[in-house]
Amino acid sequence: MKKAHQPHLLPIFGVMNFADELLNWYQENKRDLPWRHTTNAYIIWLSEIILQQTRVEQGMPYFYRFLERFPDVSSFAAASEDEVLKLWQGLGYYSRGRNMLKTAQQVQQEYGGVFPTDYNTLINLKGIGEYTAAAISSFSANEHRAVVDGNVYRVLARYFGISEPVNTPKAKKTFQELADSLINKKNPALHNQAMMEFGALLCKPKNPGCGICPVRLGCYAFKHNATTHLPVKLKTVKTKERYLNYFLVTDGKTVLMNKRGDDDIWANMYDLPVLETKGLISVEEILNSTEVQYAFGENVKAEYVSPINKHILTHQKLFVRLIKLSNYQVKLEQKWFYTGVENLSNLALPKIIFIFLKNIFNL
DNA sequence: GTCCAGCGGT
DNA sequence: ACCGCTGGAC
Repeated sequence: MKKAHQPHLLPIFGVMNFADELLNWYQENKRDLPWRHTTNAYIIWLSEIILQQTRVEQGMPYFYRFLERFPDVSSFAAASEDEVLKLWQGLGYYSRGRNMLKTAQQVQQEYGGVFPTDYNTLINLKGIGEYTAAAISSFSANEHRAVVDGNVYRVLARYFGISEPVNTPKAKKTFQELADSLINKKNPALHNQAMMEFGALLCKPKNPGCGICPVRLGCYAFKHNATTHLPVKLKTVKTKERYLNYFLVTDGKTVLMNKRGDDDIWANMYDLPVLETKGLISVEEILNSTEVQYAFGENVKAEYVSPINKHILTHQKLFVRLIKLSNYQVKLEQKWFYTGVENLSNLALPKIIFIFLKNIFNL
């Protein structure tokens, strides 16, 4: 899709440099994304937080949902955490949603509802780190701050042949400095978009499009056939295994729910009463445990037991099972409450809990 | 099934 | 240095 009015980037003589080539490539190949049509810092912030650790296709519906519900900072600042988490349900990394609310409230109170556009102010807001501050300040105010996200790491590591592991503090500095040295000061917004879009669409992690790459002749990885080895990443930390046994207490009209604390995964979201065990133990042992006997009475029975579901988090592998109870006498704990089945769709539920409840109640 | 991509907070 | 989610690719 050619643009009608393309800037003249191609010098008449000589060769374009790396950054100019990518800029040229971007004009020809960029996706038409809704947040690329605005310099409104609030809308750009919304899109950037949603897109952190998230693919465009997955984030897109959330972007529209949030923008419709919260057309400006003020409306966002007035929301409840429950509502924000509910809107965020299914996106993962829920602290992003909780931090957004804090930031919206801070912007409303301290900046009169005007979303900041300068890096130094942005970097102090909750949920905005170096990448996002650079993105918002360049896209909304054309500050020349180079964005360094996963795409940029990959593009730079390959093109310049940097074999230093990218996930170290030292590398972070190296790549930021290199990215800053490349930035187009006349058009930092376009430059940043180009770097990331190039990484996302052409210089992909697997099967990069080297055959049609505009900068392959200058690319270290292409020259040395090393795209599969760059960038280098240090091995990730091992994950721990957890065994969660969830209890379904329902009469078909109401369900016994649990509100989670803020010191564990899925902070402040809703799930079901749960018994965590050290390993995989039998349902009989679970029902005979002191905790279950105390909470649900001595005659409690398992009416149905689901298969064990594996659910993978960043640093945890969860083995999750749902046990539908009968013959129970509930001793209500502090974080427990009954809710109507029709209200389940108002509660922010972790994916695995949502799947359980969806299958049972046809949500 | 397993692997992997993708930033910020503490 | 360690922690947090999900979906798509293979």
